Amino acid sequence: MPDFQLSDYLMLEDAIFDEDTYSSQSTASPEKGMAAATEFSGAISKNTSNIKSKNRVGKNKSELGFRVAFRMKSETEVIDDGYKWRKYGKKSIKNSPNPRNYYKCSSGGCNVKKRIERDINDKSYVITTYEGVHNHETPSMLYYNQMSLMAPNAWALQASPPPT
DNA sequence: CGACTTTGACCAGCGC
DNA sequence: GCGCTGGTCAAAGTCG
Repeated sequence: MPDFQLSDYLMLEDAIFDEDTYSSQSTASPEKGMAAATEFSGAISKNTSNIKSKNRVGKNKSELGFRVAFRMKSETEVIDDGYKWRKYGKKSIKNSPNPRNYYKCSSGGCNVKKRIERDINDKSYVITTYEGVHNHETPSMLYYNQMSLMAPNAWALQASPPPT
């Protein structure tokens, strides 16, 4: 279980990455990794309806639906958010000493992508950008649902509920 | 043996 | 038109 905190998340209508934008929109900071994963998975699906996005500035290619970026404190770039991701690329970015990694959801028929890169200013933070909407449940959510039915008390002890 | 990662090449968009 | 840059592809390698 990676040790990370969900620090900020923002919805992107354009490909604008501005520090003021994401530092001014702060949300809850769940303490447990699994809780954080559940939290932002929910945030994605809750916000899909009112977001229209452009894939690139000046290019209206929106078949993926929308884009959302998270900035979270994490030791590792690889964040287990409950989905299975397949890495398909890595690129050194200008103005950043850190390479950017490209992942696709490896579930069949689901072409959600995510980009992961370290924060330029604070290397203890990782910026994760999701593109698209999953057309399936996260495997861990299915597992969670099953476990909740079988042993709700056991899970209540391990996963703290998201703060309201 | 299948699924996944790595990594260089390729391609398209954008600015000059 | 050309070069730069970001994003994707695909072959080869690795791992369980």
